[in-house]
Amino acid sequence: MNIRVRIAPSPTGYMHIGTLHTVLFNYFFARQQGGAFIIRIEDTDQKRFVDGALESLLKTLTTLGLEHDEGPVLNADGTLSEKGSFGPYIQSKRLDIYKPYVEQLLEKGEAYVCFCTAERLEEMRAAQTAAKQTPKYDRHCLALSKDEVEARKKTEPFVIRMKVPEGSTTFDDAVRGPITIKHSEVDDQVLLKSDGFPTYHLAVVVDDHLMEITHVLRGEEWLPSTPKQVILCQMFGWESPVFAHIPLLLNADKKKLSKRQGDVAAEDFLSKGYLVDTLINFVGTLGFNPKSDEEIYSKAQLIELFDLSKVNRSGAVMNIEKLDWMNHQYIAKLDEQKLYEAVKPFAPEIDFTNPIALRALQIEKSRANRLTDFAASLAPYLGIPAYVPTILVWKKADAEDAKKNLENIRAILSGAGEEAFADITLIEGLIKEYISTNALQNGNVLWPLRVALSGAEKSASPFELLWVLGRGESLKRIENALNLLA
RNA sequence: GGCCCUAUCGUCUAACGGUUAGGACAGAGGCUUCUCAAGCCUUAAAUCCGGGUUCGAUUCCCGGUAGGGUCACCA
Repeated sequence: MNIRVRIAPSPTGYMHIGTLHTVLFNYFFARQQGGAFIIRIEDTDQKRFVDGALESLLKTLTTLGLEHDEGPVLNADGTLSEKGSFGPYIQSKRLDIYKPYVEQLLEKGEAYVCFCTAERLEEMRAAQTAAKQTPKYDRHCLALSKDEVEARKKTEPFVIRMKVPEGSTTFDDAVRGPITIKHSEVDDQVLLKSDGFPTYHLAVVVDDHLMEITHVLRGEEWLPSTPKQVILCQMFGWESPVFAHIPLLLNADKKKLSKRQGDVAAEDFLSKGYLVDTLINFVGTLGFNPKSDEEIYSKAQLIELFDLSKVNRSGAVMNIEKLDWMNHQYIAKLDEQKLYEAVKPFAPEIDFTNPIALRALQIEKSRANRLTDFAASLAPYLGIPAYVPTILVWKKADAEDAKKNLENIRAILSGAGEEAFADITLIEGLIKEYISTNALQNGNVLWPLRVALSGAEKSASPFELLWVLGRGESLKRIENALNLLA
């Protein structure tokens, strides 16, 4: 069987991290099975439509490196087109496709016209709720005669509802096993709205059939409405796709992740300085675990290891500390060029034409959790911060000692060539030699030297600083420290 | 409230019905060390409760409890 999966984001203008979670599972599954990964836009609610949202979604997908096989495409010149032979992939452009299917159900008596106003429905639900019943359409319009329906259709707005039959529906969820729901629990869902647009439930069933979708991987919130779609499939005589309801992403309070509780867009995480690889690794292993003790997985590994039977059933809270830790792992693995490219947009103030900045990047990456950390950690390399001279003094020594050692080191470094600074082990050898010859403790020399070079009590090692700053800048900073001590 | 789903350290998770219930993040302590990171080592921390099936339940079944989801002309 040719596996075909689709994701169906609604155009809200950004990619919710929960959407990314679902996208990832679909993507992994499709790629592993050698199937098609399809993007279909579910924009049947005109009220929800946000201008430019589709472009933004496609851009994010590209940034994340999650290429799709079919669906809308954003061209280099900013225009939109499509690829794939099952289009159009935007539901608002498929309105005419849905109509005949609704007619078909109407003819078979499996759907009916309903003229109930919003007010009446509201009153009905209020009464049902007051009577402690589950709100459900009371089939008020089912009894209408054919003639009356035809007459009123000419003047009144109407919707088409599905007539849910007696009985119950069981479907076999690929992660949760068989699930049965009695039809007495299923509402007579509106299929066609009064504005002529289909509802999600109709559109998704028709499109999944026409686009030959074989597997539907989606969030758990869809579980209760799945019978509606299965029933529709049965009415049309179609086979249901395989459903796999994946666990929800939760807030720290275990509630479904919501916009109110901080940034929840994938784009937000990117702009906070998390790497794409981190995001894919982290979000892709929430509710899914390849069953090993490893924590770090590349996209390629996740594609290889993905297994629906290993998807968890309970919701997962995002642990931001772990995200930071993971991002740190990925940053530390970045080579010189990749690190530079990644950091650059996050540190616009830093002059990377200065080789000191490039070298500092290498040293500071072991301290960074996010790309945004570099703007601050690199700054002291490019301009010595002001500091009070007292911090030049090691806790086990005095100012006199600091001054003497700095003077001696200055002399040694002045005698060393540029090439000594270009090699950390070489420059370290020079300093260490001075320490041992004079029977000093490391702190007597390294502390004041390090503070002189960094201007801070906490920093990288003096050897790393010398390597980063180079001969000229290093000597300048030592000179500056000696002036402060004088 | 009805229905549905779920339940292992604080969090993410592992454990063909037989393990001292494992790993990771965060925490604590230590090593290293001129400081801060990084790294390494050690440590504390969990099977929701009650029944049943079984020689033996984290695991299978039932009940309870708790949490979540969902009950629109939104997806």
